[in-house]
Amino acid sequence: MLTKSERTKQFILETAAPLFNQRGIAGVHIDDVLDATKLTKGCLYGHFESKEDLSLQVIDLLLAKMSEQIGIAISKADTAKGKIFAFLDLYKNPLDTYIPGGCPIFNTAVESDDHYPLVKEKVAGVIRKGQELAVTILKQGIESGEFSPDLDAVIYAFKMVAAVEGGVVLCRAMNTAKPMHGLIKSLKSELDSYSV
Amino acid sequence: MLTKSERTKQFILETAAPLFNQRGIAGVHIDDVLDATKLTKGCLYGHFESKEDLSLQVIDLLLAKMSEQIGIAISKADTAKGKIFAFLDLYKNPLDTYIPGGCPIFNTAVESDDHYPLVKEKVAGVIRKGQELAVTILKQGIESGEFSPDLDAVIYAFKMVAAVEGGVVLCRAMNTAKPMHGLIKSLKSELDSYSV
DNA sequence: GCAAAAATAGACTAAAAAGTTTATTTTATA
DNA sequence: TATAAAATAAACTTTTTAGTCTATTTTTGC
Repeated sequence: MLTKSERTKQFILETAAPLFNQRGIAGVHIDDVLDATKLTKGCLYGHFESKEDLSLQVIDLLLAKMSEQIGIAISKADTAKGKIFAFLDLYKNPLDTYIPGGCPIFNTAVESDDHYPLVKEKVAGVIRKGQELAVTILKQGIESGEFSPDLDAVIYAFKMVAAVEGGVVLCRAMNTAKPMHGLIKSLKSELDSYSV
Repeated sequence: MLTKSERTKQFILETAAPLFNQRGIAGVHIDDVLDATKLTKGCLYGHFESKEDLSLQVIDLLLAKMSEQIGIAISKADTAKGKIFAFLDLYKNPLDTYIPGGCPIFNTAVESDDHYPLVKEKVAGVIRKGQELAVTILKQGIESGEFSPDLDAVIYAFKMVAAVEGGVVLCRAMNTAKPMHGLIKSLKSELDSYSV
């Protein structure tokens, strides 16, 4: 069992996570975290050295949670097509995301791009790993005869991730989930066109 | 001709624009703008009421510039397919964007999403207009016989914009433009498959 | 039930960022 | 070229945010 201290630290990270996902590192203030957790400054600074320390650990949590959610979803399917479709279905509700505020990987990528090299490296790693995983799944699908060898795994993997991630942002800006449904259908039927 | 005052104000906006595109509203400080412009506080506050005032006008400029650039690119082509291809080609260099820091429309959409309702409305308008324009071009292409009526203009328009915008962020995070080239090729050949 | 650990209250300090002011100098343009 | 407008310099106030400290209370886990 976790100690009280460990539980509190975890609680702070979990509570701060949606704040950081919604407002970004520069947009979250320590007082926001205190308001959300109903804890005191003394307590928070007992668990984290500084705002930067907190921010980095929150980002780690956000990236880990998102990766985990993707991992769980695709592990439930046992065909390549099933796994890809399960991934795409994760993006069905862009206005009501797993962690409020959209996709943490993408939000972090945008904010860290020019100004937080440390965070940028973290998120680049997660994106690269995701791409590799998608390519592996697609290539296994070709190998096993699920898909035609005409399918370019690298290109489709990138297209699919770019499209759903971009789609989430556009939908959230316009405040409608509808375009996402057409997009997911289109990406699925594109993959289906390579089914043998 | 513009007055000196108008020219200075414009100069501030133009100089601040890439800063805001790279770091976001919360990430830019007045001193950053002063450093970049080499102007003094007294001068800057002679042209803008507050940081918020400056931020809103910078965002307006960023959105206008991007819209203008898209408009110019597609106006140079005279077929529907030419216009769409010209649009896609704008995204060829995700690491070296028209305004440094990636696509201002998208960056603004991500930052404003949960925290700047005023800005969110502005950017939502720009995105909606962009979608409508793309759909109009595609439908005219169908009308004129360039594309098959099987092409779903609404879905393709959204897919294409979502994909290139998402692609820019992914490429910038991973520090490589290569996936973008495959993506653009794929989106073009997808549209080509509807050419009659 | 007790000692150690954790959290509170709240008043601090420190630092960073925003914004103001004024006298002076520079520059634009009628 | 005179003068009105614009920009500077630099010190200043204000506000916001980060971070510290300490005595006290609460909670935990043995």
